[in-house]
Amino acid sequence: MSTFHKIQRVKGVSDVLSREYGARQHIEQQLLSHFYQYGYAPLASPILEHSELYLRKSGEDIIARMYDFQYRNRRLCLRPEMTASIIRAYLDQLYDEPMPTRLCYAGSVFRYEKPQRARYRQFTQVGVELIGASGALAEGEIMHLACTGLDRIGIQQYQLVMGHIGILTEFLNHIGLEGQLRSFLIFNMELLRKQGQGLSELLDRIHTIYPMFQRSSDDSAPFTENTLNENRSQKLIDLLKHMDESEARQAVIDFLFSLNITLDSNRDENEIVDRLLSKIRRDEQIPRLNKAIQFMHDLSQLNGTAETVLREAERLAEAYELSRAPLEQIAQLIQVLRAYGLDQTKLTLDLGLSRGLQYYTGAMFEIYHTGKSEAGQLCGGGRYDDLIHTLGGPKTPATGFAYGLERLYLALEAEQHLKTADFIPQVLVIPLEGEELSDSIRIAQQLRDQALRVEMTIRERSLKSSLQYADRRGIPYVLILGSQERAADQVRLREMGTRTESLCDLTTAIRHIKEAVNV
RNA sequence: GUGGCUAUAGCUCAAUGGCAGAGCGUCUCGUUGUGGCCGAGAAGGCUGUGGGUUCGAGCCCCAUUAGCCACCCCA
Repeated sequence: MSTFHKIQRVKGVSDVLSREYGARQHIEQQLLSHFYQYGYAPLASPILEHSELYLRKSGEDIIARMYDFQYRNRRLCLRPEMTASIIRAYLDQLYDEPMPTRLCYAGSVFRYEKPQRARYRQFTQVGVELIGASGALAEGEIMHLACTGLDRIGIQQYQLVMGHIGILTEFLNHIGLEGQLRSFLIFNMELLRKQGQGLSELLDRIHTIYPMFQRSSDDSAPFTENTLNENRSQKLIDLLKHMDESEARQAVIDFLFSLNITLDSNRDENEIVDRLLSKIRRDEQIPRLNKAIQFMHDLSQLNGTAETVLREAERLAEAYELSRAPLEQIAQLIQVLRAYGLDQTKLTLDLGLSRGLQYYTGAMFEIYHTGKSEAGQLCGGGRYDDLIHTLGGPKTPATGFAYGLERLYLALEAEQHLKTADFIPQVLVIPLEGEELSDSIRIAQQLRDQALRVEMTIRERSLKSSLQYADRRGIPYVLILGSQERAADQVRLREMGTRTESLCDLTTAIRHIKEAVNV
Protein backbone atom coordinates (compact mmCIF):
# COMPACT_ATOMS: atom_id res chain seq x y z
CA MET A 1 0.00 0.00 0.00
CA SER A 2 2.81 2.37 0.84
CA THR A 3 6.39 2.32 1.99
CA PHE A 4 5.24 2.96 5.55
CA HIS A 5 4.07 -0.01 7.46
CA LYS A 6 0.64 -0.13 8.92
CA ILE A 7 0.10 1.23 12.40
CA GLN A 8 -1.65 -1.34 14.50
CA ARG A 9 -4.62 -0.77 16.72
CA VAL A 10 -3.79 -0.53 20.42
CA LYS A 11 -4.37 -3.84 22.15
CA GLY A 12 -7.74 -4.43 23.74
CA VAL A 13 -9.60 -1.55 22.11
CA SER A 14 -11.83 -1.68 19.08
CA ASP A 15 -13.17 0.35 16.20
CA VAL A 16 -16.94 0.39 16.24
CA LEU A 17 -18.43 0.26 12.76
CA SER A 18 -21.77 1.74 11.81
CA ARG A 19 -23.85 -1.38 12.37
CA GLU A 20 -22.70 -1.83 15.94
CA TYR A 21 -22.43 1.90 16.50
CA GLY A 22 -26.08 2.41 15.68
CA ALA A 23 -27.19 -0.45 17.88
CA ARG A 24 -25.09 0.78 20.78
CA GLN A 25 -26.39 4.29 20.47
CA HIS A 26 -29.91 2.99 20.47
CA ILE A 27 -29.29 0.94 23.61
CA GLU A 28 -27.62 3.84 25.39
CA GLN A 29 -30.33 6.30 24.49
CA GLN A 30 -33.10 3.90 25.55
CA LEU A 31 -31.47 3.30 28.89
CA LEU A 32 -30.83 6.96 29.60
CA SER A 33 -34.40 7.97 28.79
CA HIS A 34 -35.50 5.12 31.03
CA PHE A 35 -33.46 6.66 33.84
CA TYR A 36 -34.82 10.14 33.12
CA GLN A 37 -38.30 8.81 33.76
CA TYR A 38 -37.32 8.06 37.32
CA GLY A 39 -35.84 11.50 37.87
CA TYR A 40 -32.20 10.71 37.17
CA ALA A 41 -30.29 13.62 35.66
CA PRO A 42 -27.42 13.00 33.28
CA LEU A 43 -23.89 13.87 34.30
CA ALA A 44 -20.78 13.58 32.15
CA SER A 45 -17.55 13.45 34.12
CA PRO A 46 -14.07 13.58 32.58
CA ILE A 47 -12.28 10.47 31.42
CA LEU A 48 -9.10 11.79 33.02
CA GLU A 49 -8.97 11.89 36.82
CA HIS A 50 -6.37 12.08 39.57
CA SER A 51 -5.26 8.56 40.37
CA GLU A 52 -5.75 9.28 44.03
CA LEU A 53 -9.50 9.23 43.52
CA TYR A 54 -9.40 5.47 43.09
CA LEU A 55 -6.55 4.46 45.35
CA ARG A 56 -8.51 4.35 48.54
CA LYS A 57 -11.67 2.44 47.92
CA SER A 58 -11.79 0.92 44.48
CA GLY A 59 -10.27 -2.41 45.48
CA GLU A 60 -6.79 -3.73 44.83
CA ASP A 61 -7.78 -5.52 41.71
CA ILE A 62 -9.02 -2.43 39.94
CA ILE A 63 -6.12 -0.29 41.16
CA ALA A 64 -3.63 -2.78 39.79
CA ARG A 65 -5.35 -2.57 36.41
CA MET A 66 -5.55 1.20 36.13
CA TYR A 67 -4.04 3.22 33.29
CA ASP A 68 -2.07 5.26 35.79
CA PHE A 69 0.66 7.66 34.75
CA GLN A 70 2.77 10.62 35.69
CA TYR A 71 2.29 13.72 33.54
CA ARG A 72 3.99 17.03 34.33
CA ASN A 73 4.15 16.40 38.02
CA ARG A 74 0.65 15.10 38.23
CA ARG A 75 -0.42 11.55 38.79
CA LEU A 76 -3.34 10.98 36.50
CA CYS A 77 -5.34 8.01 35.29
CA LEU A 78 -8.01 7.04 32.83
CA ARG A 79 -11.02 6.32 34.98
CA PRO A 80 -11.33 2.57 35.66
CA GLU A 81 -14.99 2.82 36.71
CA MET A 82 -17.64 5.49 36.88
CA THR A 83 -18.91 5.62 40.43
CA ALA A 84 -15.92 7.32 42.08
CA SER A 85 -15.73 9.86 39.27
CA ILE A 86 -19.44 10.65 39.49
CA ILE A 87 -19.25 11.01 43.25
CA ARG A 88 -16.23 13.31 42.89
CA ALA A 89 -18.19 15.49 40.47
CA TYR A 90 -21.16 15.40 42.80
CA LEU A 91 -19.06 16.60 45.73
CA ASP A 92 -17.55 19.33 43.53
CA GLN A 93 -20.73 20.71 42.12
CA LEU A 94 -23.94 19.24 43.36
CA TYR A 95 -23.83 18.53 47.00
CA ASP A 96 -26.12 21.40 47.93
CA GLU A 97 -28.90 19.79 45.91
CA PRO A 98 -31.89 18.52 47.88
CA MET A 99 -31.48 14.84 48.72
CA PRO A 100 -31.83 12.31 47.42
CA THR A 101 -29.83 13.21 44.33
CA ARG A 102 -30.35 10.97 41.32
CA LEU A 103 -27.64 10.90 38.67
CA CYS A 104 -27.11 8.84 35.55
CA TYR A 105 -24.29 8.54 33.03
CA ALA A 106 -22.84 6.72 30.06
CA GLY A 107 -19.13 6.75 29.39
CA SER A 108 -15.94 4.92 28.59
CA VAL A 109 -13.81 3.37 31.30
CA PHE A 110 -10.39 1.78 30.98
CA ARG A 111 -8.79 -1.22 32.63
CA TYR A 112 -5.49 -2.79 31.73
CA GLU A 113 -6.67 -6.38 31.62
CA LYS A 114 -5.91 -9.21 29.29
CA PRO A 115 -8.45 -8.75 26.53
CA GLN A 116 -10.78 -11.63 25.78
CA ARG A 117 -14.29 -12.63 24.69
CA ALA A 118 -16.52 -10.03 26.28
CA ARG A 119 -13.69 -8.12 27.84
CA TYR A 120 -11.99 -5.06 26.46
CA ARG A 121 -9.52 -2.56 27.84
CA GLN A 122 -11.86 0.24 26.95
CA PHE A 123 -15.51 -0.39 27.60
CA THR A 124 -18.64 1.58 28.26
CA GLN A 125 -20.56 1.78 31.49
CA VAL A 126 -24.13 3.02 31.58
CA GLY A 127 -25.54 3.45 35.04
CA VAL A 128 -27.05 5.44 37.87
CA GLU A 129 -26.16 6.63 41.36
CA LEU A 130 -28.79 7.35 44.00
CA ILE A 131 -27.20 9.57 46.63
CA GLY A 132 -28.56 10.33 50.06
CA ALA A 133 -31.05 7.56 50.64
CA SER A 134 -30.65 4.47 52.76
CA GLY A 135 -32.99 1.54 53.07
CA ALA A 136 -34.80 -0.98 50.99
CA LEU A 137 -36.78 1.55 48.95
CA ALA A 138 -33.56 2.99 47.54
CA GLU A 139 -32.02 -0.40 46.83
CA GLY A 140 -35.30 -1.63 45.40
CA GLU A 141 -35.51 1.33 43.04
CA ILE A 142 -31.99 0.66 41.82
CA MET A 143 -32.53 -3.05 41.19
CA HIS A 144 -35.88 -2.38 39.59
CA LEU A 145 -34.25 0.15 37.29
CA ALA A 146 -31.57 -2.35 36.35
CA CYS A 147 -34.12 -5.03 35.44
CA THR A 148 -36.63 -2.83 33.66
CA GLY A 149 -33.82 -1.22 31.69
CA LEU A 150 -33.07 -4.66 30.29
CA ASP A 151 -36.77 -5.22 29.60
CA ARG A 152 -36.92 -1.93 27.77
CA ILE A 153 -34.07 -2.63 25.40
CA GLY A 154 -35.43 -6.11 24.77
CA ILE A 155 -33.23 -8.47 26.78
CA GLN A 156 -35.46 -11.19 28.14
CA GLN A 157 -33.22 -13.91 29.44
CA TYR A 158 -31.55 -12.67 32.59
CA GLN A 159 -31.19 -13.52 36.23
CA LEU A 160 -30.88 -11.06 39.10
CA VAL A 161 -28.51 -12.34 41.79
CA MET A 162 -28.77 -10.53 45.08
CA GLY A 163 -26.43 -10.65 48.04
CA HIS A 164 -25.57 -8.68 51.14
CA ILE A 165 -22.03 -8.07 52.30
CA GLY A 166 -23.31 -7.05 55.75
CA ILE A 167 -23.84 -10.63 56.84
CA LEU A 168 -20.18 -11.48 56.44
CA THR A 169 -18.78 -8.19 57.77
CA GLU A 170 -20.96 -8.40 60.80
CA PHE A 171 -19.77 -11.90 61.53
CA LEU A 172 -16.12 -10.88 61.14
CA ASN A 173 -16.67 -7.93 63.47
CA HIS A 174 -18.42 -10.21 65.88
CA ILE A 175 -15.46 -12.57 66.18
CA GLY A 176 -12.95 -9.68 66.01
CA LEU A 177 -10.82 -10.65 63.06
CA GLU A 178 -7.84 -8.45 62.15
CA GLY A 179 -8.18 -5.82 59.42
CA GLN A 180 -5.90 -7.02 56.67
CA LEU A 181 -6.83 -10.66 56.93
CA ARG A 182 -10.45 -9.63 57.12
CA SER A 183 -10.46 -7.75 53.83
CA PHE A 184 -8.50 -10.59 52.29
CA LEU A 185 -11.27 -12.97 53.27
CA ILE A 186 -14.00 -10.69 51.96
CA PHE A 187 -12.17 -10.27 48.72
CA ASN A 188 -11.84 -14.02 48.27
CA MET A 189 -15.36 -14.91 49.28
CA GLU A 190 -16.23 -15.52 45.64
CA LEU A 191 -13.90 -18.51 45.55
CA LEU A 192 -16.11 -20.49 47.85
CA ARG A 193 -18.99 -20.28 45.43
CA LYS A 194 -17.18 -22.52 43.03
CA GLN A 195 -18.21 -26.12 43.32
CA GLY A 196 -15.70 -28.61 44.62
CA GLN A 197 -12.27 -27.04 44.62
CA GLY A 198 -13.17 -23.55 45.79
CA LEU A 199 -12.51 -24.21 49.45
CA SER A 200 -9.13 -25.83 49.03
CA GLU A 201 -8.08 -23.11 46.62
CA LEU A 202 -8.93 -20.50 49.23
CA LEU A 203 -6.98 -22.38 51.89
CA ASP A 204 -3.97 -22.57 49.59
CA ARG A 205 -4.12 -18.86 48.97
CA ILE A 206 -4.28 -18.06 52.64
CA HIS A 207 -1.30 -20.26 53.28
CA THR A 208 0.69 -18.67 50.44
CA ILE A 209 0.09 -15.15 51.66
CA TYR A 210 0.20 -15.91 55.38
CA PRO A 211 2.73 -18.74 55.71
CA MET A 212 2.49 -18.67 59.49
CA PHE A 213 -0.84 -20.41 59.22
CA GLN A 214 -0.17 -24.12 58.91
CA ARG A 215 -2.62 -26.32 57.08
CA SER A 216 -4.07 -29.19 59.05
CA SER A 217 -5.76 -32.27 57.74
CA ASP A 218 -8.90 -31.55 59.72
CA ASP A 219 -11.39 -29.92 57.40
CA SER A 220 -13.47 -28.42 60.16
CA ALA A 221 -10.39 -26.61 61.52
CA PRO A 222 -8.14 -26.21 58.47
CA PHE A 223 -5.37 -24.18 60.12
CA THR A 224 -3.19 -24.94 63.12
CA GLU A 225 -0.47 -23.04 64.92
CA ASN A 226 2.92 -23.04 63.39
CA THR A 227 4.79 -25.38 65.71
CA LEU A 228 8.20 -24.31 64.41
CA ASN A 229 7.97 -21.42 66.80
CA GLU A 230 8.68 -23.52 69.85
CA ASN A 231 12.15 -22.28 70.56
CA ARG A 232 13.53 -19.91 73.09
CA SER A 233 11.79 -16.88 71.66
CA GLN A 234 8.49 -18.56 72.38
CA LYS A 235 8.81 -17.58 76.03
CA LEU A 236 9.15 -13.95 75.10
CA ILE A 237 6.18 -14.22 72.75
CA ASP A 238 4.11 -15.84 75.46
CA LEU A 239 4.93 -13.01 77.81
CA LEU A 240 3.92 -10.38 75.31
CA LYS A 241 0.73 -12.21 74.54
CA HIS A 242 -0.43 -11.99 78.06
CA MET A 243 0.17 -8.28 78.43
CA ASP A 244 -2.45 -5.79 77.44
CA GLU A 245 -2.01 -3.61 74.39
CA SER A 246 -0.22 -0.54 75.80
CA GLU A 247 1.91 -2.58 78.17
CA ALA A 248 3.12 -4.82 75.35
CA ARG A 249 3.84 -1.87 73.10
CA GLN A 250 5.96 -0.14 75.74
CA ALA A 251 7.75 -3.39 76.51
CA VAL A 252 8.79 -3.83 72.88
CA ILE A 253 9.98 -0.23 72.57
CA ASP A 254 11.97 -0.48 75.81
CA PHE A 255 13.44 -3.77 74.70
CA LEU A 256 14.64 -2.38 71.39
CA PHE A 257 15.91 0.74 73.05
CA SER A 258 17.89 -1.22 75.59
CA LEU A 259 19.63 -3.06 72.77
CA ASN A 260 20.44 0.29 71.20
CA ILE A 261 18.27 -0.46 68.17
CA THR A 262 16.66 2.70 66.91
CA LEU A 263 13.67 2.75 64.66
CA ASP A 264 14.89 5.26 62.17
CA SER A 265 13.16 4.02 59.06
CA ASN A 266 10.61 6.08 57.22
CA ARG A 267 7.79 4.41 58.93
CA ASP A 268 6.20 5.53 62.07
CA GLU A 269 7.58 3.84 65.17
CA ASN A 270 4.13 2.93 66.45
CA GLU A 271 3.21 1.34 63.18
CA ILE A 272 6.26 -0.91 63.25
CA VAL A 273 5.59 -1.98 66.78
CA ASP A 274 1.94 -2.56 65.95
CA ARG A 275 2.82 -4.82 63.11
CA LEU A 276 5.29 -6.72 65.19
CA LEU A 277 2.73 -7.25 67.92
CA SER A 278 0.03 -8.26 65.56
CA LYS A 279 2.37 -10.79 63.99
CA ILE A 280 3.22 -12.20 67.37
CA ARG A 281 -0.43 -12.50 68.18
CA ARG A 282 -1.34 -13.96 64.86
CA ASP A 283 -1.80 -17.47 66.13
CA GLU A 284 -4.54 -16.12 68.35
CA GLN A 285 -6.26 -15.44 65.09
CA ILE A 286 -6.21 -19.07 64.15
CA PRO A 287 -9.37 -20.16 65.93
CA ARG A 288 -11.04 -17.05 64.53
CA LEU A 289 -9.78 -17.76 61.06
CA ASN A 290 -11.01 -21.32 61.26
CA LYS A 291 -14.36 -20.13 62.48
CA ALA A 292 -14.54 -17.53 59.73
CA ILE A 293 -13.75 -20.06 57.05
CA GLN A 294 -16.37 -22.40 58.38
CA PHE A 295 -18.89 -19.57 58.41
CA MET A 296 -17.98 -18.38 54.94
CA HIS A 297 -18.30 -21.88 53.67
CA ASP A 298 -21.76 -22.23 55.20
CA LEU A 299 -22.73 -18.82 53.86
CA SER A 300 -21.56 -19.59 50.36
CA GLN A 301 -23.91 -22.56 50.24
CA LEU A 302 -26.87 -20.22 50.66
CA ASN A 303 -27.73 -19.78 47.07
CA GLY A 304 -31.12 -20.23 45.46
CA THR A 305 -34.66 -18.94 45.58
CA ALA A 306 -35.34 -16.11 47.99
CA GLU A 307 -37.61 -18.03 50.35
CA THR A 308 -35.38 -21.04 50.80
CA VAL A 309 -32.23 -19.03 51.26
CA LEU A 310 -33.79 -16.65 53.74
CA ARG A 311 -35.07 -19.53 55.81
CA GLU A 312 -31.69 -21.22 55.88
CA ALA A 313 -29.94 -17.93 56.60
CA GLU A 314 -32.18 -17.48 59.63
CA ARG A 315 -30.96 -20.80 60.95
CA LEU A 316 -27.37 -19.85 60.28
CA ALA A 317 -27.75 -16.51 62.05
CA GLU A 318 -29.19 -18.32 65.03
CA ALA A 319 -26.39 -20.86 65.14
CA TYR A 320 -23.73 -18.16 65.07
CA GLU A 321 -25.68 -15.75 67.28
CA LEU A 322 -25.68 -13.02 64.69
CA SER A 323 -27.70 -9.88 64.30
CA ARG A 324 -30.70 -10.34 62.05
CA ALA A 325 -30.49 -6.82 60.63
CA PRO A 326 -29.04 -7.71 57.22
CA LEU A 327 -31.54 -10.52 56.75
CA GLU A 328 -34.40 -8.22 57.57
CA GLN A 329 -33.05 -5.72 55.06
CA ILE A 330 -33.04 -8.40 52.41
CA ALA A 331 -36.59 -9.43 53.24
CA GLN A 332 -37.75 -5.81 52.98
CA LEU A 333 -35.92 -5.39 49.72
CA ILE A 334 -37.66 -8.42 48.30
CA GLN A 335 -40.98 -6.92 49.38
CA VAL A 336 -40.16 -3.73 47.51
CA LEU A 337 -39.17 -5.63 44.40
CA ARG A 338 -42.39 -7.59 44.59
CA ALA A 339 -44.33 -4.34 44.79
CA TYR A 340 -42.52 -3.19 41.65
CA GLY A 341 -43.71 -6.37 40.01
CA LEU A 342 -40.39 -8.14 39.51
CA ASP A 343 -40.74 -11.57 37.96
CA GLN A 344 -39.83 -13.74 40.97
CA THR A 345 -38.36 -16.48 38.82
CA LYS A 346 -35.66 -14.01 37.76
CA LEU A 347 -34.51 -13.47 41.35
CA THR A 348 -31.80 -15.52 43.04
CA LEU A 349 -30.38 -14.90 46.48
CA ASP A 350 -26.71 -15.61 46.84
CA LEU A 351 -25.25 -14.73 50.20
CA GLY A 352 -21.79 -15.66 49.01
CA LEU A 353 -21.75 -12.68 46.66
CA SER A 354 -18.93 -10.30 47.55
CA ARG A 355 -17.89 -8.42 44.38
CA GLY A 356 -14.49 -6.99 43.62
CA LEU A 357 -15.06 -3.36 44.44
CA GLN A 358 -14.27 -2.89 48.08
CA TYR A 359 -16.60 -0.01 48.67
CA TYR A 360 -19.81 -1.98 48.92
CA THR A 361 -21.30 -1.97 52.39
CA GLY A 362 -24.74 -3.57 52.15
CA ALA A 363 -27.07 -5.07 49.60
CA MET A 364 -25.38 -5.92 46.31
CA PHE A 365 -26.49 -7.44 43.05
CA GLU A 366 -25.38 -8.66 39.68
CA ILE A 367 -27.43 -9.51 36.62
CA TYR A 368 -26.37 -12.33 34.35
CA HIS A 369 -27.45 -13.11 30.86
CA THR A 370 -28.92 -16.60 30.82
CA GLY A 371 -29.38 -16.72 27.06
CA LYS A 372 -26.95 -18.36 24.70
CA SER A 373 -24.34 -15.62 24.54
CA GLU A 374 -20.86 -14.83 25.72
CA ALA A 375 -22.08 -11.76 27.55
CA GLY A 376 -22.01 -13.25 31.06
CA GLN A 377 -22.47 -10.52 33.58
CA LEU A 378 -24.53 -7.64 32.26
CA CYS A 379 -24.42 -5.32 35.22
CA GLY A 380 -23.47 -4.98 38.86
CA GLY A 381 -24.07 -2.63 41.73
CA GLY A 382 -25.03 -2.16 45.31
CA ARG A 383 -24.94 -0.01 48.39
CA TYR A 384 -21.81 1.98 49.22
CA ASP A 385 -22.45 4.02 52.35
CA ASP A 386 -18.80 4.87 53.13
CA LEU A 387 -17.48 6.02 49.77
CA ILE A 388 -18.69 9.61 49.84
CA HIS A 389 -17.17 10.14 53.27
CA THR A 390 -13.93 8.51 52.13
CA LEU A 391 -13.78 10.92 49.22
CA GLY A 392 -13.99 13.87 51.57
CA GLY A 393 -17.72 14.44 51.74
CA PRO A 394 -20.17 14.14 54.62
CA LYS A 395 -21.36 10.71 55.66
CA THR A 396 -23.94 9.98 53.01
CA PRO A 397 -25.62 6.71 52.12
CA ALA A 398 -25.69 5.84 48.42
CA THR A 399 -26.48 3.04 45.98
CA GLY A 400 -25.94 2.56 42.30
CA PHE A 401 -25.21 0.18 39.47
CA ALA A 402 -23.72 0.11 36.00
CA TYR A 403 -24.34 -1.93 32.88
CA GLY A 404 -21.54 -2.98 30.56
CA LEU A 405 -22.80 -1.64 27.25
CA GLU A 406 -20.75 -4.02 25.10
CA ARG A 407 -22.24 -6.96 26.96
CA LEU A 408 -25.77 -5.71 26.50
CA TYR A 409 -24.95 -5.61 22.81
CA LEU A 410 -23.73 -9.22 22.87
CA ALA A 411 -26.80 -10.36 24.78
CA LEU A 412 -29.17 -8.59 22.42
CA GLU A 413 -27.35 -9.99 19.45
CA ALA A 414 -27.68 -13.50 20.88
CA GLU A 415 -31.38 -12.99 21.54
CA GLN A 416 -31.70 -11.49 18.07
CA HIS A 417 -33.40 -8.40 19.37
CA LEU A 418 -30.78 -6.01 18.10
CA LYS A 419 -32.21 -2.78 16.76
CA THR A 420 -29.63 -1.14 14.64
CA ALA A 421 -29.94 2.42 13.45
CA ASP A 422 -29.72 2.89 9.71
CA PHE A 423 -26.99 5.07 8.28
CA ILE A 424 -27.53 4.17 4.65
CA PRO A 425 -28.64 7.09 2.51
CA GLN A 426 -32.20 6.98 1.21
CA VAL A 427 -31.57 8.97 -1.94
CA LEU A 428 -28.69 9.41 -4.35
CA VAL A 429 -28.83 12.54 -6.51
CA ILE A 430 -27.05 12.08 -9.85
CA PRO A 431 -26.28 15.14 -11.98
CA LEU A 432 -25.42 14.04 -15.50
CA GLU A 433 -23.58 17.08 -16.79
CA GLY A 434 -21.85 20.09 -15.34
CA GLU A 435 -24.91 22.19 -16.15
CA GLU A 436 -27.01 20.28 -13.67
CA LEU A 437 -24.58 20.65 -10.77
CA SER A 438 -26.02 23.69 -9.03
CA ASP A 439 -29.58 22.40 -9.47
CA SER A 440 -28.52 19.09 -8.00
CA ILE A 441 -26.92 20.69 -4.99
CA ARG A 442 -30.08 22.68 -4.35
CA ILE A 443 -32.33 19.66 -4.78
CA ALA A 444 -30.18 17.55 -2.46
CA GLN A 445 -30.46 20.29 0.17
CA GLN A 446 -34.24 20.40 -0.18
CA LEU A 447 -34.42 16.66 0.35
CA ARG A 448 -32.23 16.95 3.45
CA ASP A 449 -34.49 19.69 4.79
CA GLN A 450 -37.17 16.99 4.75
CA ALA A 451 -35.00 14.93 7.12
CA LEU A 452 -33.95 12.50 4.40
CA ARG A 453 -30.45 11.09 4.16
CA VAL A 454 -29.13 12.16 0.80
CA GLU A 455 -25.91 11.64 -1.11
CA MET A 456 -24.89 13.31 -4.29
CA THR A 457 -22.58 11.81 -6.87
CA ILE A 458 -19.37 13.78 -6.65
CA ARG A 459 -17.03 11.48 -8.53
CA GLU A 460 -16.71 11.99 -12.23
CA ARG A 461 -18.37 8.82 -13.35
CA SER A 462 -20.90 7.54 -15.78
CA LEU A 463 -24.58 7.16 -14.94
CA LYS A 464 -23.98 3.46 -15.16
CA SER A 465 -21.43 3.38 -12.43
CA SER A 466 -23.45 5.76 -10.26
CA LEU A 467 -26.36 3.35 -10.45
CA GLN A 468 -24.02 0.50 -9.71
CA TYR A 469 -22.80 2.42 -6.70
CA ALA A 470 -26.36 3.02 -5.45
CA ASP A 471 -27.10 -0.64 -5.90
CA ARG A 472 -24.08 -1.84 -3.98
CA ARG A 473 -24.61 0.58 -1.14
CA GLY A 474 -28.27 -0.35 -0.90
CA ILE A 475 -29.59 3.15 -1.57
CA PRO A 476 -33.29 2.67 -2.43
CA TYR A 477 -33.95 5.80 -4.54
CA VAL A 478 -32.00 7.81 -7.07
CA LEU A 479 -32.84 11.16 -8.62
CA ILE A 480 -31.41 11.57 -12.09
CA LEU A 481 -30.89 15.09 -13.37
CA GLY A 482 -29.97 15.66 -16.97
CA SER A 483 -30.77 18.02 -19.77
CA GLN A 484 -34.12 16.32 -20.48
CA GLU A 485 -35.28 16.76 -16.92
CA ARG A 486 -33.98 20.28 -16.68
CA ALA A 487 -35.83 21.27 -19.83
CA ALA A 488 -39.09 19.93 -18.40
CA ASP A 489 -38.33 21.39 -14.97
CA GLN A 490 -38.75 17.94 -13.47
CA VAL A 491 -36.70 15.15 -11.92
CA ARG A 492 -36.40 11.53 -12.80
CA LEU A 493 -37.08 9.35 -9.77
CA ARG A 494 -35.87 5.78 -10.01
CA GLU A 495 -36.79 3.14 -7.50
CA MET A 496 -33.89 0.72 -7.39
CA GLY A 497 -35.77 -2.28 -6.03
CA THR A 498 -38.38 -2.40 -8.75
CA ARG A 499 -36.24 -0.77 -11.48
CA THR A 500 -39.09 1.60 -12.24
CA GLU A 501 -38.79 5.23 -13.16
CA SER A 502 -41.05 8.23 -13.31
CA LEU A 503 -40.64 11.79 -14.47
CA CYS A 504 -42.25 14.11 -11.94
CA ASP A 505 -41.76 17.41 -10.18
CA LEU A 506 -39.60 17.60 -7.10
CA THR A 507 -42.47 17.96 -4.60
CA THR A 508 -44.13 14.80 -5.88
CA ALA A 509 -40.81 12.96 -5.75
CA ILE A 510 -40.18 14.04 -2.18
CA ARG A 511 -43.66 13.03 -1.09
CA HIS A 512 -43.28 9.67 -2.76
CA ILE A 513 -39.91 8.97 -1.16
CA LYS A 514 -41.00 10.06 2.29
CA GLU A 515 -44.06 7.85 2.18
CA ALA A 516 -42.05 4.87 1.07
CA VAL A 517 -39.16 5.39 3.47
CA ASN A 518 -40.90 6.34 6.67
CA VAL A 519 -43.17 3.31 6.79
C1' G B 1 -0.80 -12.55 36.11
C1' U B 2 -0.53 -18.35 34.16
C1' G B 3 -1.02 -21.81 30.02
C1' G B 4 -2.25 -23.13 24.66
C1' C B 5 -3.05 -21.72 19.29
C1' U B 6 -2.10 -18.03 15.44
C1' A B 7 -0.01 -13.77 12.15
C1' U B 8 0.83 -13.87 3.87
C1' A B 9 -3.37 -8.35 -0.60
C1' G B 10 -9.11 -4.57 2.29
C1' C B 11 -11.53 -9.89 3.68
C1' U B 12 -11.07 -15.58 3.52
C1' C B 13 -7.00 -18.45 2.66
C1' A B 14 -2.88 -21.15 -0.74
C1' A B 15 2.47 -21.54 -1.83
C1' U B 16 8.37 -29.07 -0.79
C1' G B 17 13.89 -24.07 2.21
C1' G B 18 14.21 -22.06 -4.57
C1' C B 19 9.94 -16.53 -9.52
C1' A B 20 4.39 -14.49 -3.56
C1' G B 21 -0.70 -16.80 -5.71
C1' A B 22 -6.34 -17.65 -5.88
C1' G B 23 -11.43 -16.41 -4.63
C1' C B 24 -14.29 -12.34 -2.88
C1' G B 25 -14.15 -6.93 -2.50
C1' U B 26 -12.35 -2.10 -4.91
C1' C B 27 -11.46 0.67 -9.64
C1' U B 28 -11.69 0.86 -15.22
C1' C B 29 -13.55 -0.98 -19.77
C1' G B 30 -17.27 -4.09 -22.80
C1' U B 31 -18.90 3.26 -27.50
C1' U B 32 -24.89 7.67 -27.06
C1' G B 33 -28.51 8.70 -20.41
C1' U B 34 -29.70 3.25 -16.74
C1' G B 35 -27.54 -1.16 -11.55
C1' G B 36 -27.66 -7.09 -9.81
C1' C B 37 -25.47 -11.82 -14.49
C1' C B 38 -21.38 -12.41 -17.87
C1' G B 39 -16.51 -11.11 -20.19
C1' A B 40 -11.64 -8.29 -20.30
C1' G B 41 -8.15 -5.57 -17.55
C1' A B 42 -5.87 -2.63 -13.40
C1' A B 43 -4.55 -1.31 -8.64
C1' G B 44 -3.32 -3.49 -4.17
C1' G B 45 2.54 -7.21 -0.64
C1' C B 46 9.75 -5.23 2.24
C1' U B 47 4.81 -12.40 4.11
C1' G B 48 3.10 -8.18 11.85
C1' U B 49 8.13 -6.09 13.65
C1' G B 50 13.52 -6.97 14.82
C1' G B 51 17.45 -10.33 14.83
C1' G B 52 19.74 -15.31 13.66
C1' U B 53 20.78 -20.11 10.69
C1' U B 54 21.48 -20.81 5.19
C1' C B 55 24.32 -20.05 -1.34
C1' G B 56 19.07 -18.97 -0.68
C1' A B 57 13.77 -17.98 4.53
C1' G B 58 6.68 -16.57 3.91
C1' C B 59 8.49 -21.55 5.55
C1' C B 60 13.62 -23.36 10.39
C1' C B 61 15.48 -20.81 15.34
C1' C B 62 15.24 -16.55 19.00
C1' A B 63 13.01 -12.10 20.61
C1' U B 64 9.03 -8.67 20.31
C1' U B 65 4.08 -6.84 19.14
C1' A B 66 -0.86 -8.00 18.05
C1' G B 67 -5.14 -11.46 17.69
C1' C B 68 -7.98 -15.88 19.44
C1' C B 69 -9.02 -19.61 23.42
C1' A B 70 -8.84 -21.65 28.59
C1' C B 71 -7.86 -20.16 33.80
C1' C B 72 -8.30 -15.77 37.07
C1' C B 73 -11.05 -11.46 37.73
C1' C B 74 -14.72 -8.24 36.19
C1' A B 75 -18.92 -4.59 33.19
